[in-house]
Amino acid sequence: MEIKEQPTRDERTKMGSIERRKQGKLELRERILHAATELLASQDYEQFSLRQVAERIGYTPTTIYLYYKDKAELLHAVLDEGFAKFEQQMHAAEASSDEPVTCLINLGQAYLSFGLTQPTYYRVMFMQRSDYMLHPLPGEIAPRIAVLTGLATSIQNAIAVGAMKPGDSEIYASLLWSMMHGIVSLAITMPQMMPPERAQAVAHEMMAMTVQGLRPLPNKTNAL
Amino acid sequence: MEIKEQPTRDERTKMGSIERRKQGKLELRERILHAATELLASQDYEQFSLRQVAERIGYTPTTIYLYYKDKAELLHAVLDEGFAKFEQQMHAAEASSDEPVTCLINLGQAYLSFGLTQPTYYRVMFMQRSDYMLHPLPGEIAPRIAVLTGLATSIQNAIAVGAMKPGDSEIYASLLWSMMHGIVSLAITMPQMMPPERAQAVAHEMMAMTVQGLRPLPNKTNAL
Amino acid sequence: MEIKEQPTRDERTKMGSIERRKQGKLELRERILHAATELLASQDYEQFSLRQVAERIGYTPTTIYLYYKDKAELLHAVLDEGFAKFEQQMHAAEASSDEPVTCLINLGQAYLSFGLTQPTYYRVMFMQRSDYMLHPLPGEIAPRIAVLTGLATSIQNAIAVGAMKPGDSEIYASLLWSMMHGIVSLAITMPQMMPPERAQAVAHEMMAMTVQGLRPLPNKTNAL
Amino acid sequence: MEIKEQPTRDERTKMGSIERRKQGKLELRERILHAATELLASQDYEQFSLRQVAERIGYTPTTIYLYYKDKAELLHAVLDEGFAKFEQQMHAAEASSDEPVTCLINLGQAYLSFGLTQPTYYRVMFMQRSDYMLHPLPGEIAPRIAVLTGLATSIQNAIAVGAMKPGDSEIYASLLWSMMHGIVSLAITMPQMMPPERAQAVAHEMMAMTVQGLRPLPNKTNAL
DNA sequence: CATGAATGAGCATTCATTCAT
DNA sequence: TATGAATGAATGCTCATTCAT
Repeated sequence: MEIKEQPTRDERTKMGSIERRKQGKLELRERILHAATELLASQDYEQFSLRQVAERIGYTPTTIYLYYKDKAELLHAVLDEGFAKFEQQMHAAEASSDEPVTCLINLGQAYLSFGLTQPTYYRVMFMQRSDYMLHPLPGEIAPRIAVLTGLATSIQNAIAVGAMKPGDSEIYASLLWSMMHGIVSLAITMPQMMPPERAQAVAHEMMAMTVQGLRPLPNKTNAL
Repeated sequence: MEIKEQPTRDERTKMGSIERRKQGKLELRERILHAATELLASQDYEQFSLRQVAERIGYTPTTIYLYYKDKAELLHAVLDEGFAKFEQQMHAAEASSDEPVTCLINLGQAYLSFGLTQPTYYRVMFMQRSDYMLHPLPGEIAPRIAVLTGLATSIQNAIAVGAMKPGDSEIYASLLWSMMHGIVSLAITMPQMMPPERAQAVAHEMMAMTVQGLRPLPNKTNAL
Repeated sequence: MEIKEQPTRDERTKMGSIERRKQGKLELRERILHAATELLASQDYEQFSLRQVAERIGYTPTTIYLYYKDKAELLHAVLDEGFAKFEQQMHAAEASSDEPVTCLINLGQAYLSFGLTQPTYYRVMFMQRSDYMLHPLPGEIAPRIAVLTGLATSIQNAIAVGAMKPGDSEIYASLLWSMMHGIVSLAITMPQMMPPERAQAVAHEMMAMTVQGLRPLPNKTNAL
Repeated sequence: MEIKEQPTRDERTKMGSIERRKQGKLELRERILHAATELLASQDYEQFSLRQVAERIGYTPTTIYLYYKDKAELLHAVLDEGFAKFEQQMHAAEASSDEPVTCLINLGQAYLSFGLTQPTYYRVMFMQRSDYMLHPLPGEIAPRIAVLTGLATSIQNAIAVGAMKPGDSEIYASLLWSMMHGIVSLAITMPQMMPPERAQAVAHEMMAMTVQGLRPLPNKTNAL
C-alpha cells in the first residue's frame, strides 16, 4: 500500500469547477454531450462512466441528471451524434455523382472511411449497441439504419445501367454491407490482421468484383 | 434507507443452491464452463462476471475458484473449447476434397456454418476476445488464428487451376475472411437484418463472384 | 446451509446508520480519521480495513471514498496527524532550555511521554508503518524521521560541555533512541511487564547512566 | 485480463501430493509444523495462511485440522518452537560462565543475536503476538516469558560482586530488556536506521554503561 | 488418515443513482 | 441551476472453516 497524496474524485471535480466558467456559455447540455463524446472516443465503451464525464467538465455527476435522464440517454445522445456524422457522410457520397457506379464506389469508400477514422463510434454503433440503430427513437418513424436504404437505390441504378448483374438488389445491398462491415470490423478488432492499407486494398478488390464498370485506379493510395 | 423487496444476488444464489442438485451430475467443472459460455452469449462481454456465472449454476462464487484459477482461466477455457470446435470443422472442410474450388467452397461454408450455429462461440472468439486467437499460448508455437492459413493454401491452389484470377493470395484470403466475417457478424448482432437464409444467399453470391469455377447449386437451401 | 443468527457486517452497518446522527456534527472527515486511528490502535495493523472504519462511524464503506481517495490516503492522514503532534512536542522540548543536559533530558521525557500518552499513534508511526517516516513525502525534502536529528545536536552539545563522554554522537543518538523505543514499545505491547511508572523509572535510570550531569530528582513521580 | 494457464491451488496441492511421500516418514504433524515455520520465516506474519502451509507439504488444507485445532493452534506451535530456540540460547548463555559480568554480557549477546538472526520469530514473539508469551499454556505454570527471570538472577549476582551499582534488580532487568528490545526492534523494523553492525556497537556501549566491570573488547567485530 | 466439495465472511474499489437542499 | 451527502449493488479475489465420506 503506497502512500501518496492525491485528490479524491470529489476534490478533483471541485477543482475543475473553479476554472470551468472560463469556457464560453455553451449550453451545458452541449458541453456534457461533447465531453461524453470525447470520453467515449478516448477509451472503451465499457469504461464510459458518468463520473468521468462529470469530471471532464468540472461538474458534479448529479448535474448530468438535470440534462439527461440517465446514463443510457446520454449514451444515446452521443450515438445520435455519431449517426448524424455517419448519415451526413453517406448522403454526401450518395449525392456526389449521378453516375451509378461512381456513386456506389463513393458510398463504399465513405462507409469504409467512417469506420476507419471513427472506430469508437463505429464499434458502439454497429458492433456493440446495434440495437440502438434498429429502433426508431420515440417520435421518429425511420430507424437510424434507414441510411442504408440509399444503398439499395444506388444498386438498382447500377443494375439499370448494366454495371451490375441483374439480381435481387436487396441481396446485393446485404452483400455490400457485409463486405464493408467485415473489413471495418476486422480492422477495428484485429488491426494487426487488417491494417488500414490492406483494408483499402481489400475493399477495392471487392468493389471491382461486384461492380463491373469499376476500372482499376492508377494511383493506389487514393484508390478505393 | 429503503427496505429491500427484491433479493440480493447473494440471496438469490443461496436460494438457487437449494434447488441446484436437481441438475444432472454433470461434472461441475463442465457446468461452470457451460454457464460461462451461455453468459458470454447473453450479454456484453464486459458484463461477464464470475458472480453471475456462479449464480447461474447455483453455487457460491468461491466455488468457481476450486475449478478455475481465476476469471481469465475460465474465459480461456471457453475460448479453447470454441477454437477446438472451429478448428475441427475447418480441417474437415479442408480435407473434404482435393479439388481446389470445392475445397474453398467447403471452407467458406464451414466458416459460415460455425458462425451461424455457434454464435456464442463466434462472438467471443472473433468479436470480443479476438486478442486470444492472435497470440500463441505458452508452450505453443502457432496462434489459434493459424487455422486460417489453410485458406491461403486453398486459394493458391484455386489460382493454380485457374479458378481464381491471379493476384495476391494474401489479399484474397483477407477478402474472403472479411466477407464471411461480415456476414456472420451481421447475422449475430443484427439477425433482423441478416437472417440465416439471407446469410446463406449472400455467401453464395460472394463465392460465385470470387471463385470463377463455382457453379450455381440447384437446391437453394443446401447451397452455399 | 445454516440460517444465520448474527447480523452480517452489512447489516450491522445499516443498523448503525440509523442511530448515527446522534453523534455531534463533527466534520465527517474528522470522524473518519478518528475512527481510523482508534481502529489502528485496537488491533493488528494488517486487519485495518475501510469496512471496519465505516462500521465504526455507522456509514457505508463507500462514504469514506468521498473524503479520502483510498485506504492509503486515510492511513497517510492518520500518520500525518501523529507526526504533527510528535514533532511539536519534540521541538518544544528541544527549545525548552539552552543547557545541553536539561535539553537532552527534556527530549527524552518528551519522547517517552508521547509514547505513553499516544500509544496508538506511536504504534502505527514507529512500530507498524515506520516506512512512512523514512521517506520524504512528495514535495518535501526531509523525511519525518528528521526530527530525531535534533537529538544528535543536543548530544554534541552535551559532549562539548563534558556532560557525556566523548564518542560517536551518532552512536549515542542510536543508543538513546533505542533505549526510549525499547521502553515505549514494551510499555505498549506488554503493559503488564512495563507499566507507566516503571517505564518512567527505567527511563530515569537510563538517562542517569548516559548523561553524567544528570542529578537524581527528589520527586519520583515527576522525575524523568 | 491476461489469459494464461496456471494450476488452481487445488491442482497445485494435488500435484504436490503425488511426490510428497518421497520424504521420510517424519510424522505429518512435524512436517506441518516445519512447513509453517518456514512459511512464517519467508514472509510477513500476516500473510501466514493454512492454505499456503498445506500447499508446501502437498496436503489438503483440511488435513491440517487433523493435527491442529485451528490456525491459532498451529501458530502457537510454531511460536513454541521459537521460544524453545530462544530459551535454549538464553540458557546456554546463562550457563556459559560463573562470572556474573561475563554471564550478563553473554545473555545480552544471546538476546541480540537471536533477534538479529531470527527476525521473523522475534517479530511475532515479542512484537506482534506477545500475548502468547505472557500466558502460561494450559497445563503449564510459568509463561514463556519466565526465561527472562534468569536475567534478574544474573543481575543480582553482578550487584553482589560489585559489577553493578546496588539498586532494584527488577528495574535493572527491565532496563536491560528495554535496551536490547529497543535495539532489536529498531533493527527489525528499520534496518536502514539500525543495521546489524550498528546494533552491535550500540549494544556494546549500553552494556559498558550498565555493567561497570565490562572492559572494552579489542576486536570490534566479535565485540558485544 | 485424508480428502473433496463447498461455504460465508471479508477485502478494496467503482459506479449509477437518489434525495434533500 | 447545481451541489453535497450518501447509498446499494457490483466486481475479483483470498481465507478459515466445516461436513460428509
